[in-house]
Amino acid sequence: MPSRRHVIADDLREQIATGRIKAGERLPSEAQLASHYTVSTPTLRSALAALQCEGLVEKIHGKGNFVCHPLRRITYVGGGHMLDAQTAADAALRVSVRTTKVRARGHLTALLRVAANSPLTEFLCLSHEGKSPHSMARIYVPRDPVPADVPREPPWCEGVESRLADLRPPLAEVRETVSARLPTSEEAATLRISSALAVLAITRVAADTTGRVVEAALLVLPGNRANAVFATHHTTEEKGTEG
Amino acid sequence: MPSRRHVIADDLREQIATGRIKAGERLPSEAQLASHYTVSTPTLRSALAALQCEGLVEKIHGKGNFVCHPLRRITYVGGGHMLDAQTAADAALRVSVRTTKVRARGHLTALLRVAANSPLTEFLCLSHEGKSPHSMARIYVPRDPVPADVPREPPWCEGVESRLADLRPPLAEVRETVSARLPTSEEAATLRISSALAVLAITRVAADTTGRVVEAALLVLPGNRANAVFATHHTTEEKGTEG
DNA sequence: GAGTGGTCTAGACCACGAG
DNA sequence: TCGTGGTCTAGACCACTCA
Repeated sequence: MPSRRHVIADDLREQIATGRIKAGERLPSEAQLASHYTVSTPTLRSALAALQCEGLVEKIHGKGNFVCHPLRRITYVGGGHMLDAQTAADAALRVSVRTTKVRARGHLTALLRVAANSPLTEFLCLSHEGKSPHSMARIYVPRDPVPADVPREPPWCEGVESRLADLRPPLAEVRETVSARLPTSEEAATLRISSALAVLAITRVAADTTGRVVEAALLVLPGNRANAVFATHHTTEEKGTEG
Repeated sequence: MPSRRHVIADDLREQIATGRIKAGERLPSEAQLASHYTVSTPTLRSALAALQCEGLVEKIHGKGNFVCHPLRRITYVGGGHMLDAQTAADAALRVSVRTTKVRARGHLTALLRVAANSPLTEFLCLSHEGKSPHSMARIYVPRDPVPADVPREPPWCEGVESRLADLRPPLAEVRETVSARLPTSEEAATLRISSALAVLAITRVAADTTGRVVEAALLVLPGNRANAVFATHHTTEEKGTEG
C-alpha cells in the first residue's frame, strides 16, 4: 500500500514539520527532487500535490515550490452577533469591498424571499491578512424598500469590524448553512489557494423582527485556516484547541 | 487555457447532467475513453479524477467507473436539540454503533475538560442510507461519575433517531466547531468517498447546567451530500434550497 | 484468464518568471 | 536566455473483479 508518492509526501511533510525546510523556503526543483527520490517527475509531482492540498506547499509557476508559512487559524463565529476575541485581536485585516447593484436571480430570490429581478445591492468583500487573502464574501441586501434603521457603510462584511461595535439592533433570526466543498476556479484564484483545498462555504441569512430578510451572505473560507463556531450560549473563555 | 482534461471533464459532466449517461451506469473503460478523446490514459484519468472529486463518478477497481446516483442532501441541524424534518422523514438510516472503553488523551482531555487518562466511553457510529454510508461519528462520554439522569442507549449518535423524542433535558451549552478538510484515508475508506472529496468535520461539545461536559462528538460528513444548519431561532418551515 | 483500474516511467513540448 | 513548473504521451507492470 505505501505508494511511492505517499512515501515521498510523508518524507517531505516530516522535513517541513521538523523545520529542516523552513517556512518560506524554496524546495529543490522538481527535477532535483525526482532524481533524489529516484522517481519520475509525474510521480514526484503527485506527491507535491498532496502537500499542496494540505496547504503545506505553494507552487509558483516559473519559480518553484515554497513552504507555506504556518497559518494563524481564523475563527468565524456564528449567531451573527459577536466576534471571537482571538480573531478580533489580531484583526490586522484589510477588507476591500466592491459595491454593485444587481438583480435577484436564482438562489438569491429564495434566500432573500424576494421576487425575481428585485433590486439588490451586492457587496463583494475580500479580506486580506498581510499580503495573502484569507476570506471572501458576497453579501446581498435588498435595495427596494430602503430602511433607514439599518446602518450600511462597511456592511456586515464577514463581520470583522462592523460586529465589534454592538450598536446594531439584534436580528430576529440568523440562519447559517454550512457546507464543505472544493473551491470554484474563481474562488481558488481569488483566495490564492489550491483548487484541491477544501473550503468552508457559509450561507448566512439574517431576518429582522418583521421576518424580512435583511441580508444574505455567501462566505467562502479556506478550509486549512478557518473554523466556524456555533454555540447556544456564548462563552468568552475557551480558547480554540488546535487541530 | 482549456486543458485537455478540462475539456474532457466538461464533456463527461454534461453527458451525465443531461442524462445521456444515467445514474448507476458504467462509463466506457478508461482505455476506450482515452482513445475516443485521443488522449493518453493518464490524461483521461486526471479528467475522471475531477468528476470523482465532485462526487459525480465513483471508481471501482477492477470493475470500472460508475455514475453516482444523485444524492439526497443530508442536513445536520446544529444547536443539539432538534432534527430537520426533511432528514427525519427519510431517515431510512441504519446506524451501527460500536462501543469501546478508552482513556482520554490528546485533544479529548481539553474538549471534555477532564484529566488525561480519564475513563471514557467511545461510541463509534456509522450511519448508512441504503447501502452507502453517509456519515460517521466518534462520540466520547465521560465514564467516571456515571450520572443516571442521562439516557444512554442509542446515544446521541449524530442525532438521528434519539433526537426525535424530546425527552432529553435541554443542555446548558452546545458548542459546535465546524471545519472543511479532506478526509483522512481511514475516513475516505469508511465513507466510501474519494480522498479528494471535501468533508465537513463537526466537533460538538455539550455541557450540562453544571458546566460539566456531557459529550464530545466528532462528526464527519461527506461534503457533497451534507449541509449543516445553525439558526438562532428554530424555524419549522423553510425547506432547504438546493445548491 | 480477460478486462478493469492503479501506479509508474522516461521522456517531450509549452508557459511562466527572472536576469 | 535559462530554469522553473504545467501538461501530455505511449507505453509498462501490478492488483483487483468476475466469469
